[in-house]
Amino acid sequence: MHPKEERIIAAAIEKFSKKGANSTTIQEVATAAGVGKGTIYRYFENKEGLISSLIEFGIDKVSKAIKEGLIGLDDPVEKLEAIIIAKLEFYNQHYDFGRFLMREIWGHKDKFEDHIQLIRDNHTVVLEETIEEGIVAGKFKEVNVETAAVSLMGMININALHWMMFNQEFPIEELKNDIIELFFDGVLEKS
Amino acid sequence: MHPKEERIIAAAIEKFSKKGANSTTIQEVATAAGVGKGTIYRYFENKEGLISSLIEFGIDKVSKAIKEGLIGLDDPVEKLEAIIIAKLEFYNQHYDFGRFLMREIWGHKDKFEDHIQLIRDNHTVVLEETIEEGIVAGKFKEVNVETAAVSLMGMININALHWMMFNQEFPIEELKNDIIELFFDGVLEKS
Amino acid sequence: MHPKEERIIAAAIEKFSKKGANSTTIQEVATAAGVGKGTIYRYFENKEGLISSLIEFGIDKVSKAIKEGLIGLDDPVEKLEAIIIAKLEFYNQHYDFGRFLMREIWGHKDKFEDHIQLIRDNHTVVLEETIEEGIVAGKFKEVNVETAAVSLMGMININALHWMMFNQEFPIEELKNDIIELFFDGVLEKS
Amino acid sequence: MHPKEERIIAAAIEKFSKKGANSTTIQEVATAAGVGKGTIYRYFENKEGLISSLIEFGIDKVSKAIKEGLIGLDDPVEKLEAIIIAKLEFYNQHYDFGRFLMREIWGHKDKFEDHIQLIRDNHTVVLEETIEEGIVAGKFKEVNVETAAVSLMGMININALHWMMFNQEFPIEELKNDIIELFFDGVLEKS
DNA sequence: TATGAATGAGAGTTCATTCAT
DNA sequence: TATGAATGAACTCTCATTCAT
Repeated sequence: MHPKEERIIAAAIEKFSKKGANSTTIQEVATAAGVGKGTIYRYFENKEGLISSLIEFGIDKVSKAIKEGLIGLDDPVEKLEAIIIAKLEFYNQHYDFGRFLMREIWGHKDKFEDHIQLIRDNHTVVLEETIEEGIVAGKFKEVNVETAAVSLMGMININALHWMMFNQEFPIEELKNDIIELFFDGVLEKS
Repeated sequence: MHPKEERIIAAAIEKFSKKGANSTTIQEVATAAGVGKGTIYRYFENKEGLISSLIEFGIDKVSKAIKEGLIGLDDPVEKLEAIIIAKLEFYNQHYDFGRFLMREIWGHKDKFEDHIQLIRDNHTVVLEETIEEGIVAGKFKEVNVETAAVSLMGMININALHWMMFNQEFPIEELKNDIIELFFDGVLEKS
Repeated sequence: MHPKEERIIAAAIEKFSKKGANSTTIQEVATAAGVGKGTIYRYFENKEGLISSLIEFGIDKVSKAIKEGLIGLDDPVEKLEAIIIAKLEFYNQHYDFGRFLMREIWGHKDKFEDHIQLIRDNHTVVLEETIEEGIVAGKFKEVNVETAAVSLMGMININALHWMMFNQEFPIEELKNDIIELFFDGVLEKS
Repeated sequence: MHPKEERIIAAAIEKFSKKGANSTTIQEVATAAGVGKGTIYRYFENKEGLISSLIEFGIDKVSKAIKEGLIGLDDPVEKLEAIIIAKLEFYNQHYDFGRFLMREIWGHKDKFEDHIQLIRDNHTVVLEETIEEGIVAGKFKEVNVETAAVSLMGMININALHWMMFNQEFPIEELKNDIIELFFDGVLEKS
């Protein structure tokens, strides 16, 4: 990636996340990136394209964090833990960007399907595979893998966002443990 | 609520949901509502205010559906089931509006906190109370109530959205059962 | 025609004729017309549409001048004289507008055919009919009517433009007589 | 002329004629010419200058065609015929370029006078001289030479353009004969 | 109370031109 | 000499908002 493209992406993340893509002008991004307005149009087709690129960039970033977290792990339980931590940490470190992603992913009618697919391919599938492994290994029940994966994703995402709204601190370790416990054991008291 | 206000709200939901609030002009809403452009400004301060009203309207709608579903129920387990069904049905019937809510809630910096608070007060709290009841009744484990409630909300929402993306059918009953099973029992195989 | 539309047309003729449509901004036209920029877009689809309207307006204006000049005339020779005078006078009074027309008619690919057709229907056909009448009356030779009409039009237009370039005065009467003589008698010395 | 300059001129004629100078970017011309954008600015001061050069190039081309057609001719009548044919053939072969010339000549305020003068010096004057010769030789009547020359030019140009608009075929020979007949003899039936 | 014509700030986008390489 | 990445002035067009009717 061209260094100027990188600077534009960084500046756009910074600005779009703070004020929303909609309320941010191309000029603001350009200024923040230290380039001319026209330069942005050399690297991105238009504003829409810039937004799309950011979304893809974000999805990719999370993907990579997840993959890194998984290195050297074999046990499905440990792997799920690693994924949860990776995602919580991402949201913890990139609160505004996370909010930007939440907002924009739902907003671009035509690219929408592409992005959802990208999330599926990059985020959901890892969870599905890991859960599948657990089932095969006899560690997990024979649950509906897809629903389980999506559910876990929902637990992680919404918890992360929720904590970021209502609390100053973001106790990753504790939150992870609670989610793990819930996802693994459920809420029912076993008699 | 004045009948004209109602027509404006209905028209705005219809239009904003289809194309996004941003890409919809006040004129379009006015035309769809069968009123003059100026009339909208009689009932709503400005476009932002209209969007806010829609969000509040949506949150309220879900709230009411939940409350209705809870009528006559006492058992925490049954109550959670009822909530899950109420929310799944809402998303099933109002796909576009759901997407609109997902998008716009994250987008309005100043009103943002208000809306999140509203969701908390109207949606999360019911879950928390119900889970709390279950714990008190000795049916649920002593989990972190807040995390459990938010997790369940995440499971429901993201599953609903996920199904709407990737599938034609939306098997509410089955999905509800899977979520219930997961939330109550977890994925771990009990030896 | 709405009075505001008229003011915009007048202002656009004024501005476009002076500087060329291309070098004139919509803002300039708006200011000259004493209306807001947006108002222009209420009456004309876009700048292109405004230019087209002006062209049509111009063609129509000449048409009307010709028709007025023909009132009460029967003799083909007199009618041709009247047409020549009407056109020369139009160019004499609207030099800049004439130049604008000359320029813009050739310039708008898609509307081009429409405008040429309009000129044909409004300007050329009158000449053709009159020449035809003269032939039928036995006053004119059996020339190719179309070529004769177009030729006369060329003589008038280019002479008018030529005089406007290189001379201060525009001796309509004399020019008309010269054109009439040429068109009626040709240049050859009859032995 | 440097070969690169020639390629730029050829490319510019090609592009400007098709889409209009205004709607053609320097980049398009550069690409079509197979040179870099900057190179154009080595040979032409700016876009305006390039357009001017093309106009001059076009006027010159017609001039040369006329001069070639006149080689070996002495009789004024034959000479006029040759000029008519040369111009008709030019328009026939370079329809788009002809349209470009018609359009751009009227459009550049400052250079405008220069170009008109150039046309006068290169095109009109030949006609004037030839007509003058004819008068001196007693073959033509003592018409106003300037008006006669300009008239003939108008007849040729507008007929050429007219035919190109409304007909597929362009019968040069026939058109030439009609114009010659008109210009020499006029339309009046001699008793 | 209801309207929609009028407005103009403001945004995205283009592209002629420059200049470091 | 030739290039094309970078620039930013300038343009068209949109649309939320106002206000006279």
